[in-house]
Amino acid sequence: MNEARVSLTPTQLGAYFAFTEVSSLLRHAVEKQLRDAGDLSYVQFQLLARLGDVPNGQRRMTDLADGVVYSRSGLTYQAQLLQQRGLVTRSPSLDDERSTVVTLTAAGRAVLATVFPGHIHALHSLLFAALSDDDVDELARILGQAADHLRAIPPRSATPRRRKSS
Amino acid sequence: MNEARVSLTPTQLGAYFAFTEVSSLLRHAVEKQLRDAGDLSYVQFQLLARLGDVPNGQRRMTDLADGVVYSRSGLTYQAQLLQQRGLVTRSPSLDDERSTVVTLTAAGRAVLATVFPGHIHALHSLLFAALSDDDVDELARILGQAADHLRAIPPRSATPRRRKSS
DNA sequence: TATTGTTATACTCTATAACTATA
DNA sequence: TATAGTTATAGAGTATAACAATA
Repeated sequence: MNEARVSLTPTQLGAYFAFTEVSSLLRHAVEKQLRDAGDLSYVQFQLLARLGDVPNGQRRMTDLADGVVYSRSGLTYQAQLLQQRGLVTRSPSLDDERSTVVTLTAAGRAVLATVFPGHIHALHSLLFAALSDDDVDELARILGQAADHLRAIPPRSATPRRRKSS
Repeated sequence: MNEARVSLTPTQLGAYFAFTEVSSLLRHAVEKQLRDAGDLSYVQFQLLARLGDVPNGQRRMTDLADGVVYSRSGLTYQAQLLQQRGLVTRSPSLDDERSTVVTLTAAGRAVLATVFPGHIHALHSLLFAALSDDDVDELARILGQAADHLRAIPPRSATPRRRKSS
């Protein structure tokens, strides 16, 4: 807890700058691909992908909002858009009538299937083409650690209680 | 040029997911810090930091737009906001009267100085706390490669010529 | 009372296209 | 004609707060 830590080592700085640069460029490229191939925003793709990831294609709104870092109203907005396009349906949960269950439709799966190959290809050509297999291993390991760490820290996008003192 | 590449190895997938997760969580945290500490958006911080990075604190609009991945009109908008707050000034270039030179003001430097410590601290506690020195070395090396690769590919945010065939 | 989700609203950001001015 | 930048505009996305319904 040394609070004199007000600087970064050159290597840390380098890692940070490289990270932000890769993040930004990759994000832009991927967003363009998703938009072109399936008329999906990145968030919408994430939501569909998350639904496609589970066998029955169903998740509760809150679980979706937790996965994507997102406000609940923002999720409602995006879910509406996806529903209007027929890519998901929404229905009240049987277990808990407060909850809304979002379900991936066949059309939603179709869009995912349309978009995936290009998505994968973009990742190959933009990111993995530059990295050896060992590099990918290392990257997965290191960023996995970082992700675990980050995930453990922050209060999620849940209902904010009363703020402390601020 | 093997076009049968429509899948990723599990490790690649893992690296990708970890990357997006770290990117998203880190970005949110950093944005909140910048907003709280200096009422700056991430883009605004990037612009100020870029100006602070060069001795005279001056850059041309186009150079700024190139650095941040950005449309020129978007940059004009942000530059206006920064100018209204007195953090930068804009004046025509002497060399080339078409160009606008953006200059970091003393107030701009002050805001940077206010924001930096918290920014550094956030990076420490959110990212580097989870990584060994060796990990950071590796991360810098690998992402550096990736950044070089990405930087070499895409046409920047310049005036889009006529597209080729695509 | 706490939780889930929606609605209303206001605001920020971003891009496109048209435009001006200089090289 | 090409480049640098601004303006007008329109649209997407996001968050906050108020609200309704269920646990």
